[in-house]
Amino acid sequence: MADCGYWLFKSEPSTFSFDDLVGSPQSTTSWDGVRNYQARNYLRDAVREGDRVLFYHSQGSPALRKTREALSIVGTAVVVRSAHPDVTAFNSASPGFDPRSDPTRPTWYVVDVRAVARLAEPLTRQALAEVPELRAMVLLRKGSRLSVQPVHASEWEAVCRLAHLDPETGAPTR
DNA sequence: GCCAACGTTGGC
DNA sequence: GCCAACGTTGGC
Repeated sequence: MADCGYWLFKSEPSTFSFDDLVGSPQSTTSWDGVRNYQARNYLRDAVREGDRVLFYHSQGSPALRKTREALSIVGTAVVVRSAHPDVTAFNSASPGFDPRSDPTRPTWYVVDVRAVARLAEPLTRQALAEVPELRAMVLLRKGSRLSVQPVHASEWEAVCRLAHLDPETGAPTR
């Protein structure tokens, strides 16, 4: 097993979808806009280059109801750069602008992630909830709003098994 | 430091 | 659309 950490990153597909990640230069983006301190702490202090990421599509707005991939893990990614300041917090034109974040002492951080693979079929929240090994997943906790969540190695392995992914890389095995 | 009010998230 | 859960704000 690879010596790395595992995470789940949550995003509303209307804001930033797995397709958006795949379509980014080098299939890579800075995971910006996190404005929650617990999620920030994970990004800044715990997420490391080489860590594996499950990409989850949440459903904030009713317009997404019918979206096939809403409420599902839709892909995997890998962290290619550890924490550095979230510059969108310094930009008054950005929706993530936070006047209290001082460039000399930033409040908010990003990590860079690169898409690894799209799942052959989205793994729905409903399907995940039926798997005994995933009972303790942060994602499935009632009221959990964390957009950056730690994933246990055993949970990562269970998801890889369900989605026919190589647990070493998160890429498809077939 | 307490806590009520408020805003947001996100599943249903 | 509804609303429970959660985080933040601000008066005291």
